[in-house]
Amino acid sequence: MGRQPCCDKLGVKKGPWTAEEDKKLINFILTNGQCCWRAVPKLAGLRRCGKSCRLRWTNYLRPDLKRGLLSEAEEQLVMDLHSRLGNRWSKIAARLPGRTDNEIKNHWNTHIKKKLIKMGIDPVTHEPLNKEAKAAENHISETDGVGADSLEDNSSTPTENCSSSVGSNSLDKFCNDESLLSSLWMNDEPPLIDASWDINIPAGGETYNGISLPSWEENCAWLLDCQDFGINDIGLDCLNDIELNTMNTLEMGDKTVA
DNA sequence: AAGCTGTCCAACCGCTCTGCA
DNA sequence: CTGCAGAGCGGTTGGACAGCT
Repeated sequence: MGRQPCCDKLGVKKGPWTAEEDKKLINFILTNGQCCWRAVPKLAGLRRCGKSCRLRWTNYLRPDLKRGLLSEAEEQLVMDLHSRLGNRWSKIAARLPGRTDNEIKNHWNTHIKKKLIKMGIDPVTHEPLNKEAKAAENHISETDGVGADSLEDNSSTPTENCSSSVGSNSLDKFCNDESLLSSLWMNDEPPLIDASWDINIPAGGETYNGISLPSWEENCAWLLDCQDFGINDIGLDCLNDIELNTMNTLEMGDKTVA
């Protein structure tokens, strides 16, 4: 089809981001907000394609990101959501505060998948593996017409697999938590997780469906890294002394814990 | 110490979706 | 309705690192 490349390949840098590039991107977005990504590299003085900038921001630089391994509760949530949504990582991520689709996808492929296989559960169908082997023969003639699109409809996803056929595994307890699930599926919209970027998270942290949300200070821990290249340089004058002191305190606290 | 192997994760690629003229 | 541009998504890759022999 002769599709145009997303960006001019000439002069566009690829590979790992440098601190300097991060600084430019953070500075630009904090100053101007997220606008048209295609224009960002030019305006921010970056030799990157807009796509790359968006990815870097959403997966790594966003201040509302939680870093580190997924907790047990988050893992369980991912398993359940995956059983319902399949590989719709962005939809899954939307229900996990501070997590990105990329992060969840990576975690799924490296940890959860293996865990499920070890538990004797097919990570794709969430069916028990031995049962799956039997069912496979029967399904071969039926799978036509059961495309991935049908997953969009929750009623036809392997949702039921979670609460019925995988009854004895560790998902069961989670899947039977009706209050949790009902709150997850009350409406089709993700539960205000994206809105956390609007800095409405109360100080001191909170819990969301049993998963602890990072406090704004925690979310801002990443900003401490910015001190490496001078916090004022990247347009963070908006952070007052109190907030900076809080972050310093938290940092010290983290060090003592670690 | 050196080489090999496996794991992890940031980043890229290409396709699809969405909004607009 | 159609075509285009931009944004978003999911699959995949490749380099860094850790653990083992």
